[in-house]
Amino acid sequence: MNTREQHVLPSTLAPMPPADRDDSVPSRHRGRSAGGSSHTRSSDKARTRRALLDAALELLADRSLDNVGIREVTRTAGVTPAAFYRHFDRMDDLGVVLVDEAFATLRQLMRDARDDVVAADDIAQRSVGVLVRHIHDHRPHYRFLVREQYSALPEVRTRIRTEIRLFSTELATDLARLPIVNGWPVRDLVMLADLIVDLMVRTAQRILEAVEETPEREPILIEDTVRQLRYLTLAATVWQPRRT
Amino acid sequence: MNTREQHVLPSTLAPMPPADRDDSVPSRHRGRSAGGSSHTRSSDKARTRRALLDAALELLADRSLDNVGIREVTRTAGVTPAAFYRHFDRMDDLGVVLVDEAFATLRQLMRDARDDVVAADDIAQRSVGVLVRHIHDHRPHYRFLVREQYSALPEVRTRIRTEIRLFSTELATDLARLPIVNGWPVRDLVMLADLIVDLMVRTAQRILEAVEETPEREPILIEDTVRQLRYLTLAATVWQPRRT
DNA sequence: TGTACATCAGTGAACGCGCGTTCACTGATGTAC
DNA sequence: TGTACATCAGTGAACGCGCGTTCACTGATGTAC
Repeated sequence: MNTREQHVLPSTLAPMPPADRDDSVPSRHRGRSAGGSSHTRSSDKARTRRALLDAALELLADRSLDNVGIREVTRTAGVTPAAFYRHFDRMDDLGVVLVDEAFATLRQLMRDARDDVVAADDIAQRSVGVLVRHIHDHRPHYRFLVREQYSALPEVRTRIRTEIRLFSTELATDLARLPIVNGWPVRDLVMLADLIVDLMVRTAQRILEAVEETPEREPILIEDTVRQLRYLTLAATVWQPRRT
Repeated sequence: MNTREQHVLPSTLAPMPPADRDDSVPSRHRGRSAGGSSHTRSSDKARTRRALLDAALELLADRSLDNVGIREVTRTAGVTPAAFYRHFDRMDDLGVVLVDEAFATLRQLMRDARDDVVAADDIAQRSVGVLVRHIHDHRPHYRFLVREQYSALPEVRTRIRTEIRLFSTELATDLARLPIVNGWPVRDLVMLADLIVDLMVRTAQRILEAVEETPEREPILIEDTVRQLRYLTLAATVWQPRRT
Protein backbone atom coordinates (compact mmCIF):
# COMPACT_ATOMS: atom_id res chain seq x y z
CA MET A 1 0.00 0.00 0.00
CA ASN A 2 2.33 2.69 1.19
CA THR A 3 5.67 2.96 -0.47
CA ARG A 4 7.79 4.49 2.14
CA GLU A 5 11.37 3.32 2.31
CA GLN A 6 12.19 5.58 -0.63
CA HIS A 7 13.48 9.06 -0.01
CA VAL A 8 15.03 9.82 3.26
CA LEU A 9 15.93 13.43 3.45
CA PRO A 10 18.93 14.09 1.27
CA SER A 11 16.27 13.54 -1.39
CA THR A 12 15.69 17.26 -1.16
CA LEU A 13 17.91 17.36 -4.20
CA ALA A 14 16.01 14.66 -6.06
CA PRO A 15 12.30 15.40 -6.09
CA MET A 16 9.81 12.59 -6.02
CA PRO A 17 7.78 11.95 -9.13
CA PRO A 18 4.43 13.68 -8.63
CA ALA A 19 2.56 10.43 -9.19
CA ASP A 20 3.75 9.03 -5.86
CA ARG A 21 3.24 12.21 -4.00
CA ASP A 22 -0.28 11.93 -2.70
CA ASP A 23 0.22 8.53 -1.14
CA SER A 24 3.35 9.64 0.59
CA VAL A 25 1.80 12.31 2.75
CA PRO A 26 1.53 11.03 6.29
CA SER A 27 -1.98 11.01 7.74
CA ARG A 28 -1.39 10.78 11.38
CA HIS A 29 -5.04 10.52 12.27
CA ARG A 30 -5.50 7.38 10.25
CA GLY A 31 -3.14 5.50 12.47
CA ARG A 32 -0.38 3.14 11.48
CA SER A 33 -0.95 1.12 8.41
CA ALA A 34 -0.58 -2.62 8.60
CA GLY A 35 2.90 -4.00 8.15
CA GLY A 36 4.62 -2.27 11.05
CA SER A 37 6.81 -0.01 8.95
CA SER A 38 8.55 2.73 10.88
CA HIS A 39 7.29 6.30 11.20
CA THR A 40 9.17 9.06 12.87
CA ARG A 41 7.85 12.54 13.40
CA SER A 42 10.76 14.06 11.56
CA SER A 43 10.53 11.78 8.52
CA ASP A 44 6.77 12.31 8.35
CA LYS A 45 7.32 16.04 8.49
CA ALA A 46 9.96 15.85 5.80
CA ARG A 47 7.61 13.93 3.59
CA THR A 48 4.85 16.52 3.91
CA ARG A 49 7.36 19.25 3.23
CA ARG A 50 8.45 17.47 0.08
CA ALA A 51 4.81 17.03 -0.94
CA LEU A 52 4.30 20.79 -0.57
CA LEU A 53 7.39 21.58 -2.65
CA ASP A 54 6.39 19.12 -5.36
CA ALA A 55 2.84 20.42 -5.39
CA ALA A 56 4.16 23.95 -5.87
CA LEU A 57 6.47 22.82 -8.69
CA GLU A 58 3.52 21.13 -10.34
CA LEU A 59 1.35 24.24 -10.11
CA LEU A 60 4.21 26.37 -11.42
CA ALA A 61 3.83 24.60 -14.75
CA ASP A 62 1.21 27.16 -15.71
CA ARG A 63 1.34 29.88 -13.06
CA SER A 64 3.85 32.38 -11.74
CA LEU A 65 5.01 31.86 -8.21
CA ASP A 66 3.33 35.08 -7.10
CA ASN A 67 0.06 33.62 -8.30
CA VAL A 68 0.29 30.27 -6.58
CA GLY A 69 -1.81 30.20 -3.43
CA ILE A 70 -1.25 28.46 -0.13
CA ARG A 71 -4.62 26.77 -0.37
CA GLU A 72 -3.86 25.49 -3.85
CA VAL A 73 -0.53 24.07 -2.80
CA THR A 74 -1.90 22.34 0.29
CA ARG A 75 -4.86 21.02 -1.69
CA THR A 76 -2.55 19.58 -4.33
CA ALA A 77 -0.29 18.15 -1.64
CA GLY A 78 -3.24 16.57 0.14
CA VAL A 79 -3.05 18.41 3.48
CA THR A 80 -5.12 21.13 5.10
CA PRO A 81 -4.24 24.78 4.49
CA ALA A 82 -3.12 25.34 8.06
CA ALA A 83 -0.51 22.60 7.76
CA PHE A 84 1.44 24.86 5.40
CA TYR A 85 2.53 27.02 8.32
CA ARG A 86 4.27 24.12 10.03
CA HIS A 87 6.83 24.30 7.19
CA PHE A 88 6.95 27.81 5.73
CA ASP A 89 5.98 31.27 6.91
CA ARG A 90 5.06 32.55 3.47
CA MET A 91 5.11 31.45 -0.15
CA ASP A 92 8.35 33.36 -0.64
CA ASP A 93 10.11 30.97 1.72
CA LEU A 94 8.94 27.97 -0.23
CA GLY A 95 10.07 29.73 -3.39
CA VAL A 96 13.56 30.26 -2.03
CA VAL A 97 13.85 26.57 -1.19
CA LEU A 98 12.81 25.73 -4.75
CA VAL A 99 15.50 28.04 -6.07
CA ASP A 100 18.12 26.24 -4.01
CA GLU A 101 16.90 22.86 -5.21
CA ALA A 102 16.85 23.97 -8.82
CA PHE A 103 20.42 25.20 -8.61
CA ALA A 104 21.48 21.95 -7.02
CA THR A 105 20.09 20.38 -10.19
CA LEU A 106 22.10 22.81 -12.31
CA ARG A 107 25.28 21.94 -10.45
CA GLN A 108 24.57 18.32 -11.16
CA LEU A 109 24.40 19.31 -14.81
CA MET A 110 27.86 20.81 -14.54
CA ARG A 111 29.26 17.62 -13.07
CA ASP A 112 27.60 15.53 -15.78
CA ALA A 113 28.96 17.86 -18.43
CA ARG A 114 32.50 17.66 -17.08
CA ASP A 115 32.43 13.88 -17.08
CA ASP A 116 30.96 13.67 -20.52
CA VAL A 117 32.68 16.46 -22.33
CA VAL A 118 36.28 16.15 -21.24
CA ALA A 119 38.44 15.12 -24.19
CA ALA A 120 35.46 14.73 -26.48
CA ASP A 121 35.91 15.48 -30.15
CA ASP A 122 33.07 17.86 -30.48
CA ILE A 123 32.69 19.84 -27.29
CA ALA A 124 29.81 21.98 -28.50
CA GLN A 125 27.74 19.04 -29.68
CA ARG A 126 28.36 17.10 -26.49
CA SER A 127 27.68 20.01 -24.18
CA VAL A 128 24.38 20.85 -25.79
CA GLY A 129 23.48 17.16 -25.71
CA VAL A 130 24.07 16.96 -21.98
CA LEU A 131 22.11 20.16 -21.43
CA VAL A 132 19.12 19.03 -23.46
CA ARG A 133 19.00 15.66 -21.74
CA HIS A 134 19.17 17.39 -18.40
CA ILE A 135 16.34 19.74 -19.28
CA HIS A 136 14.19 16.79 -20.26
CA ASP A 137 14.98 15.00 -17.02
CA HIS A 138 14.35 18.00 -14.79
CA ARG A 139 11.65 19.94 -16.55
CA PRO A 140 9.92 21.37 -13.49
CA HIS A 141 13.15 22.81 -12.11
CA TYR A 142 14.23 24.37 -15.38
CA ARG A 143 10.78 25.76 -16.06
CA PHE A 144 10.75 27.27 -12.60
CA LEU A 145 14.17 28.89 -13.00
CA VAL A 146 13.50 30.21 -16.47
CA ARG A 147 10.24 31.84 -15.47
CA GLU A 148 11.08 33.05 -11.99
CA GLN A 149 14.35 34.72 -12.93
CA TYR A 150 11.99 37.66 -13.52
CA SER A 151 9.82 36.81 -10.54
CA ALA A 152 7.64 39.45 -8.99
CA LEU A 153 8.77 38.15 -5.59
CA PRO A 154 11.95 40.12 -4.87
CA GLU A 155 13.54 37.52 -2.62
CA VAL A 156 13.16 34.78 -5.21
CA ARG A 157 14.29 36.97 -8.09
CA THR A 158 17.35 38.23 -6.24
CA ARG A 159 18.36 34.76 -5.20
CA ILE A 160 18.11 33.39 -8.73
CA ARG A 161 20.19 36.26 -10.10
CA THR A 162 22.81 35.79 -7.43
CA GLU A 163 23.01 32.08 -8.11
CA ILE A 164 23.22 32.63 -11.86
CA ARG A 165 26.09 35.04 -11.33
CA LEU A 166 27.81 32.47 -9.12
CA PHE A 167 27.17 29.83 -11.74
CA SER A 168 28.79 32.05 -14.38
CA THR A 169 31.96 32.41 -12.37
CA GLU A 170 32.06 28.65 -11.81
CA LEU A 171 31.75 28.10 -15.52
CA ALA A 172 34.46 30.70 -16.07
CA THR A 173 36.76 28.64 -13.84
CA ASP A 174 36.00 25.58 -15.91
CA LEU A 175 36.59 27.45 -19.13
CA ALA A 176 39.97 28.64 -17.90
CA ARG A 177 41.27 25.10 -18.40
CA LEU A 178 40.65 25.20 -22.12
CA PRO A 179 43.76 26.07 -24.18
CA ILE A 180 41.74 28.37 -26.41
CA VAL A 181 41.33 30.96 -23.66
CA ASN A 182 44.81 30.49 -22.27
CA GLY A 183 45.92 33.47 -20.24
CA TRP A 184 42.67 35.42 -20.40
CA PRO A 185 41.99 37.70 -17.43
CA VAL A 186 39.06 36.74 -15.23
CA ARG A 187 36.82 39.48 -16.53
CA ASP A 188 37.03 38.20 -20.08
CA LEU A 189 36.43 34.65 -18.96
CA VAL A 190 33.34 35.77 -17.08
CA MET A 191 32.15 37.67 -20.12
CA LEU A 192 32.33 34.52 -22.23
CA ALA A 193 30.77 32.47 -19.44
CA ASP A 194 27.89 34.96 -19.26
CA LEU A 195 27.24 34.59 -22.94
CA ILE A 196 27.24 30.81 -22.62
CA VAL A 197 25.04 30.75 -19.53
CA ASP A 198 22.63 33.02 -21.29
CA LEU A 199 22.57 30.69 -24.27
CA MET A 200 21.81 27.85 -21.86
CA VAL A 201 18.92 29.71 -20.28
CA ARG A 202 17.48 30.59 -23.66
CA THR A 203 17.90 27.01 -24.81
CA ALA A 204 16.09 25.77 -21.72
CA GLN A 205 13.26 28.16 -22.45
CA ARG A 206 13.03 27.04 -26.07
CA ILE A 207 13.30 23.34 -25.35
CA LEU A 208 10.57 23.54 -22.74
CA GLU A 209 8.38 25.46 -25.15
CA ALA A 210 9.05 22.93 -27.91
CA VAL A 211 8.48 19.89 -25.71
CA GLU A 212 5.00 21.11 -24.85
CA GLU A 213 3.92 22.67 -28.09
CA THR A 214 5.92 21.71 -31.16
CA PRO A 215 8.08 18.65 -30.38
CA GLU A 216 8.98 18.24 -34.05
CA ARG A 217 10.98 21.48 -33.89
CA GLU A 218 13.29 20.20 -31.19
CA PRO A 219 16.02 18.76 -33.44
CA ILE A 220 16.29 21.99 -35.42
CA LEU A 221 16.42 23.92 -32.20
CA ILE A 222 19.22 21.73 -30.88
CA GLU A 223 21.19 22.13 -34.08
CA ASP A 224 20.80 25.91 -33.91
CA THR A 225 22.01 25.90 -30.34
CA VAL A 226 25.07 23.84 -31.23
CA ARG A 227 25.94 26.30 -33.97
CA GLN A 228 25.50 29.26 -31.65
CA LEU A 229 27.74 27.67 -29.06
CA ARG A 230 30.34 27.01 -31.76
CA TYR A 231 30.07 30.60 -32.87
CA LEU A 232 30.65 31.80 -29.31
CA THR A 233 33.69 29.62 -28.75
CA LEU A 234 35.12 30.32 -32.18
CA ALA A 235 35.22 34.01 -31.35
CA ALA A 236 37.68 33.19 -28.58
CA THR A 237 40.32 32.41 -31.18
CA VAL A 238 40.39 36.02 -32.39
CA TRP A 239 39.37 37.91 -29.27
CA GLN A 240 41.95 40.29 -27.87
CA PRO A 241 41.47 40.17 -24.11
CA ARG A 242 41.79 43.36 -22.12
CA ARG A 243 45.34 44.24 -21.22
CA THR A 244 45.75 43.59 -17.50
CA MET B 1 -5.51 37.80 -40.62
CA ASN B 2 -3.19 39.01 -37.92
CA THR B 3 -4.17 42.66 -37.72
CA ARG B 4 -6.09 43.71 -34.69
CA GLU B 5 -8.99 46.05 -35.03
CA GLN B 6 -8.32 47.56 -31.63
CA HIS B 7 -5.06 48.95 -32.82
CA VAL B 8 -6.50 51.82 -34.83
CA LEU B 9 -6.01 54.56 -32.28
CA PRO B 10 -2.85 56.49 -33.07
CA SER B 11 -2.47 57.38 -29.41
CA THR B 12 -1.83 53.73 -28.77
CA LEU B 13 1.77 54.29 -29.72
CA ALA B 14 2.32 57.31 -27.53
CA PRO B 15 1.34 56.53 -23.96
CA MET B 16 0.34 59.38 -21.74
CA PRO B 17 2.53 60.18 -18.75
CA PRO B 18 0.98 58.50 -15.69
CA ALA B 19 0.88 61.80 -13.81
CA ASP B 20 -1.83 63.11 -16.11
CA ARG B 21 -3.73 59.91 -16.11
CA ASP B 22 -6.21 60.35 -13.30
CA ASP B 23 -7.35 63.75 -14.47
CA SER B 24 -7.74 62.56 -18.01
CA VAL B 25 -10.38 59.96 -17.33
CA PRO B 26 -13.69 61.28 -18.49
CA SER B 27 -16.33 61.50 -15.82
CA ARG B 28 -19.44 61.78 -17.80
CA HIS B 29 -21.65 62.29 -14.79
CA ARG B 30 -19.74 65.35 -13.72
CA GLY B 31 -20.65 67.13 -16.91
CA ARG B 32 -18.46 69.20 -19.16
CA SER B 33 -15.47 70.88 -17.61
CA ALA B 34 -15.26 74.66 -17.72
CA GLY B 35 -13.59 76.15 -20.76
CA GLY B 36 -15.66 74.41 -23.36
CA SER B 37 -13.07 71.83 -24.37
CA SER B 38 -14.49 69.32 -26.80
CA HIS B 39 -15.67 65.88 -25.78
CA THR B 40 -16.71 63.14 -28.08
CA ARG B 41 -17.83 59.74 -27.01
CA SER B 42 -15.08 58.05 -28.95
CA SER B 43 -12.28 60.26 -27.62
CA ASP B 44 -13.58 59.85 -24.08
CA LYS B 45 -13.64 56.12 -24.56
CA ALA B 46 -10.12 56.16 -25.96
CA ARG B 47 -8.92 58.11 -22.96
CA THR B 48 -10.40 55.65 -20.49
CA ARG B 49 -8.88 52.82 -22.46
CA ARG B 50 -5.50 54.49 -22.27
CA ALA B 51 -5.96 55.02 -18.54
CA LEU B 52 -6.60 51.31 -18.11
CA LEU B 53 -3.52 50.38 -20.12
CA ASP B 54 -1.33 52.81 -18.22
CA ALA B 55 -2.75 51.64 -14.91
CA ALA B 56 -1.87 48.07 -15.85
CA LEU B 57 1.64 49.05 -16.91
CA GLU B 58 2.09 50.81 -13.59
CA LEU B 59 0.92 47.80 -11.61
CA LEU B 60 3.18 45.54 -13.67
CA ALA B 61 6.16 47.24 -12.08
CA ASP B 62 5.95 44.76 -9.22
CA ARG B 63 3.49 42.10 -10.31
CA SER B 64 3.16 39.54 -13.07
CA LEU B 65 0.35 40.09 -15.51
CA ASP B 66 -1.40 36.95 -14.33
CA ASN B 67 -1.53 38.48 -10.88
CA VAL B 68 -2.93 41.87 -11.84
CA GLY B 69 -6.65 42.08 -11.15
CA ILE B 70 -9.41 43.87 -12.99
CA ARG B 71 -10.46 45.69 -9.83
CA GLU B 72 -6.90 46.84 -9.21
CA VAL B 73 -6.54 48.17 -12.72
CA THR B 74 -9.86 50.00 -12.71
CA ARG B 75 -9.16 51.40 -9.23
CA THR B 76 -5.77 52.71 -10.39
CA ALA B 77 -7.34 54.09 -13.55
CA GLY B 78 -10.07 55.80 -11.58
CA VAL B 79 -13.12 54.04 -13.00
CA THR B 80 -15.51 51.43 -11.67
CA PRO B 81 -14.73 47.74 -12.14
CA ALA B 82 -17.59 47.20 -14.55
CA ALA B 83 -16.21 49.84 -16.90
CA PHE B 84 -13.35 47.47 -17.71
CA TYR B 85 -15.69 45.33 -19.78
CA ARG B 86 -16.48 48.20 -22.13
CA HIS B 87 -12.87 47.86 -23.36
CA PHE B 88 -11.61 44.33 -22.82
CA ASP B 89 -13.17 40.93 -22.29
CA ARG B 90 -10.41 39.61 -20.09
CA MET B 91 -7.02 40.65 -18.76
CA ASP B 92 -5.37 38.61 -21.49
CA ASP B 93 -6.77 40.98 -24.11
CA LEU B 94 -5.34 43.98 -22.34
CA GLY B 95 -2.05 42.12 -22.10
CA VAL B 96 -1.96 41.48 -25.82
CA VAL B 97 -2.50 45.18 -26.53
CA LEU B 98 0.40 45.99 -24.20
CA VAL B 99 2.59 43.55 -26.11
CA ASP B 100 1.77 45.31 -29.38
CA GLU B 101 2.52 48.70 -27.86
CA ALA B 102 5.78 47.52 -26.39
CA PHE B 103 6.93 46.17 -29.74
CA ALA B 104 5.98 49.40 -31.41
CA THR B 105 8.42 50.95 -28.92
CA LEU B 106 11.07 48.40 -29.91
CA ARG B 107 10.63 49.19 -33.58
CA GLN B 108 11.11 52.84 -32.74
CA LEU B 109 14.39 51.76 -31.14
CA MET B 110 15.44 50.15 -34.38
CA ARG B 111 14.73 53.32 -36.33
CA ASP B 112 16.64 55.40 -33.80
CA ALA B 113 19.53 52.97 -33.98
CA ARG B 114 19.68 53.07 -37.76
CA ASP B 115 19.79 56.87 -37.77
CA ASP B 116 22.39 57.03 -35.08
CA VAL B 117 24.63 54.12 -35.91
CA VAL B 118 25.06 54.32 -39.65
CA ALA B 119 28.63 55.25 -40.54
CA ALA B 120 29.62 55.70 -36.93
CA ASP B 121 33.16 54.84 -35.88
CA ASP B 122 32.24 52.55 -33.06
CA ILE B 123 29.08 50.66 -33.90
CA ALA B 124 29.01 48.61 -30.72
CA GLN B 125 29.40 51.59 -28.42
CA ARG B 126 26.76 53.57 -30.29
CA SER B 127 24.26 50.75 -30.50
CA VAL B 128 24.43 49.99 -26.82
CA GLY B 129 24.14 53.71 -26.12
CA VAL B 130 20.93 53.97 -28.11
CA LEU B 131 19.55 50.86 -26.44
CA VAL B 132 20.32 52.05 -22.92
CA ARG B 133 18.80 55.46 -23.56
CA HIS B 134 15.72 53.80 -24.97
CA ILE B 135 15.36 51.54 -21.97
CA HIS B 136 15.54 54.55 -19.68
CA ASP B 137 12.92 56.39 -21.69
CA HIS B 138 10.52 53.45 -21.91
CA ARG B 139 11.04 51.58 -18.70
CA PRO B 140 7.49 50.27 -18.26
CA HIS B 141 7.41 48.74 -21.72
CA TYR B 142 10.80 47.08 -21.41
CA ARG B 143 10.03 45.81 -17.94
CA PHE B 144 6.79 44.37 -19.22
CA LEU B 145 8.42 42.61 -22.17
CA VAL B 146 11.32 41.25 -20.17
CA ARG B 147 9.08 39.78 -17.52
CA GLU B 148 6.16 38.60 -19.61
CA GLN B 149 8.24 36.79 -22.22
CA TYR B 150 7.78 33.93 -19.75
CA SER B 151 4.22 34.92 -18.93
CA ALA B 152 1.85 32.40 -17.46
CA LEU B 153 -0.79 33.73 -19.85
CA PRO B 154 -0.30 31.66 -23.01
CA GLU B 155 -1.66 34.23 -25.41
CA VAL B 156 0.68 36.94 -24.13
CA ARG B 157 3.68 34.64 -24.00
CA THR B 158 3.14 33.32 -27.50
CA ARG B 159 2.69 36.78 -28.93
CA ILE B 160 5.89 38.07 -27.34
CA ARG B 161 7.85 35.10 -28.65
CA THR B 162 6.42 35.53 -32.12
CA GLU B 163 7.26 39.23 -32.13
CA ILE B 164 10.77 38.59 -30.86
CA ARG B 165 11.31 36.09 -33.65
CA LEU B 166 10.03 38.63 -36.15
CA PHE B 167 12.27 41.24 -34.61
CA SER B 168 15.26 38.91 -35.03
CA THR B 169 14.62 38.49 -38.72
CA GLU B 170 14.29 42.25 -39.12
CA LEU B 171 17.61 42.72 -37.40
CA ALA B 172 19.06 40.02 -39.63
CA THR B 173 17.98 42.04 -42.65
CA ASP B 174 19.70 45.09 -41.23
CA LEU B 175 22.83 43.11 -40.47
CA ALA B 176 22.97 41.84 -44.04
CA ARG B 177 24.06 45.32 -45.13
CA LEU B 178 27.24 45.16 -43.11
CA PRO B 179 30.30 44.11 -45.15
CA ILE B 180 31.50 41.83 -42.37
CA VAL B 181 28.70 39.33 -43.00
CA ASN B 182 28.78 39.70 -46.73
CA GLY B 183 27.25 36.73 -48.47
CA TRP B 184 26.07 34.91 -45.38
CA PRO B 185 23.00 32.72 -45.85
CA VAL B 186 19.87 33.82 -44.04
CA ARG B 187 20.09 31.16 -41.41
CA ASP B 188 23.50 32.34 -40.26
CA LEU B 189 22.36 35.94 -40.22
CA VAL B 190 19.38 34.97 -38.08
CA MET B 191 21.66 33.05 -35.76
CA LEU B 192 23.79 36.13 -35.18
CA ALA B 193 20.68 38.30 -34.88
CA ASP B 194 19.30 35.93 -32.25
CA LEU B 195 22.45 36.23 -30.22
CA ILE B 196 22.31 40.01 -30.43
CA VAL B 197 18.60 40.23 -29.61
CA ASP B 198 19.21 38.01 -26.65
CA LEU B 199 22.01 40.26 -25.49
CA MET B 200 19.59 43.18 -25.80
CA VAL B 201 16.96 41.46 -23.71
CA ARG B 202 19.47 40.55 -21.06
CA THR B 203 20.82 44.09 -21.08
CA ALA B 204 17.31 45.48 -20.63
CA GLN B 205 16.81 43.18 -17.68
CA ARG B 206 20.09 44.21 -16.09
CA ILE B 207 19.67 47.91 -16.72
CA LEU B 208 16.19 47.87 -15.20
CA GLU B 209 17.49 45.98 -12.22
CA ALA B 210 20.38 48.42 -11.83
CA VAL B 211 18.23 51.53 -12.22
CA GLU B 212 16.06 50.45 -9.33
CA GLU B 213 18.58 48.87 -7.02
CA THR B 214 22.21 49.69 -7.72
CA PRO B 215 22.44 52.68 -10.09
CA GLU B 216 26.18 52.97 -9.48
CA ARG B 217 26.70 49.68 -11.29
CA GLU B 218 25.17 50.91 -14.52
CA PRO B 219 28.35 52.21 -16.20
CA ILE B 220 30.15 48.92 -15.58
CA LEU B 221 27.17 47.07 -16.93
CA ILE B 222 27.12 49.18 -20.07
CA GLU B 223 30.81 48.64 -20.60
CA ASP B 224 30.37 44.88 -20.22
CA THR B 225 27.55 44.93 -22.74
CA VAL B 226 29.64 46.85 -25.26
CA ARG B 227 32.40 44.30 -24.94
CA GLN B 228 30.00 41.41 -25.35
CA LEU B 229 28.55 42.98 -28.45
CA ARG B 230 32.08 43.48 -29.82
CA TYR B 231 32.84 39.89 -29.04
CA LEU B 232 29.76 38.75 -30.95
CA THR B 233 30.50 40.85 -34.01
CA LEU B 234 34.19 40.00 -33.96
CA ALA B 235 33.33 36.33 -34.31
CA ALA B 236 31.76 37.12 -37.67
CA THR B 237 35.21 37.73 -39.10
CA VAL B 238 36.21 34.10 -38.60
CA TRP B 239 32.88 32.31 -38.84
CA GLN B 240 32.49 29.90 -41.70
CA PRO B 241 28.86 30.12 -42.70
CA ARG B 242 27.04 26.99 -43.69
CA ARG B 243 27.55 25.99 -47.29
CA THR B 244 24.31 26.68 -49.09
C1' DT C 1 10.58 -3.54 31.34
C1' DG C 2 5.90 -0.37 31.51
C1' DT C 3 3.60 3.94 32.54
C1' DA C 4 2.61 8.74 32.55
C1' DC C 5 3.39 12.93 30.52
C1' DA C 6 5.18 16.20 26.80
C1' DT C 7 5.58 17.33 22.13
C1' DC C 8 3.85 18.93 17.91
C1' DA C 9 2.30 17.82 12.79
C1' DG C 10 -1.84 18.00 10.94
C1' DT C 11 -7.10 18.93 11.48
C1' DG C 12 -11.35 21.36 10.65
C1' DA C 13 -14.04 25.23 11.49
C1' DA C 14 -14.26 30.00 11.44
C1' DC C 15 -13.31 34.92 10.16
C1' DG C 16 -13.18 38.88 7.30
C1' DC C 17 -11.74 40.41 2.72
C1' DG C 18 -11.12 41.39 -2.10
C1' DC C 19 -12.01 39.23 -6.18
C1' DG C 20 -14.63 38.71 -11.04
C1' DT C 21 -18.81 39.29 -13.01
C1' DT C 22 -23.89 40.71 -13.68
C1' DC C 23 -27.32 44.01 -13.85
C1' DA C 24 -30.56 47.81 -14.24
C1' DC C 25 -29.51 52.49 -14.20
C1' DT C 26 -28.05 57.37 -15.69
C1' DG C 27 -27.18 61.07 -18.45
C1' DA C 28 -24.08 63.23 -21.94
C1' DT C 29 -23.27 62.63 -26.75
C1' DG C 30 -25.01 61.58 -31.29
C1' DT C 31 -28.58 61.65 -34.89
C1' DA C 32 -32.86 61.82 -37.57
C1' DC C 33 -36.18 64.83 -38.99
C1' DT D 1 -32.92 75.89 -36.98
C1' DG D 2 -34.90 72.99 -32.69
C1' DT D 3 -36.85 68.77 -30.81
C1' DA D 4 -37.39 64.03 -29.78
C1' DC D 5 -35.32 59.78 -29.55
C1' DA D 6 -31.29 56.42 -29.65
C1' DT D 7 -26.89 55.17 -28.18
C1' DC D 8 -23.71 53.55 -24.92
C1' DA D 9 -19.57 54.60 -21.53
C1' DG D 10 -19.50 54.56 -17.00
C1' DT D 11 -22.07 53.84 -12.35
C1' DG D 12 -23.03 51.54 -8.07
C1' DA D 13 -24.98 47.81 -5.82
C1' DA D 14 -25.16 43.04 -5.47
C1' DC D 15 -23.78 38.07 -5.73
C1' DG D 16 -21.22 34.07 -4.65
C1' DC D 17 -16.50 32.39 -4.15
C1' DG D 18 -11.87 31.29 -2.83
C1' DC D 19 -8.37 33.38 -0.45
C1' DG D 20 -4.88 33.84 3.84
C1' DT D 21 -4.71 33.34 8.46
C1' DT D 22 -6.13 32.08 13.41
C1' DC D 23 -7.42 28.87 16.71
C1' DA D 24 -8.46 25.18 19.91
C1' DC D 25 -8.22 20.49 19.02
C1' DT D 26 -6.48 15.53 18.36
C1' DG D 27 -3.73 11.71 18.70
C1' DA D 28 0.61 9.37 17.26
C1' DT D 29 5.40 9.83 18.36
C1' DG D 30 8.94 10.80 21.71
C1' DT D 31 10.87 10.72 26.42
C1' DA D 32 11.66 10.54 31.40
C1' DC D 33 11.53 7.55 35.04
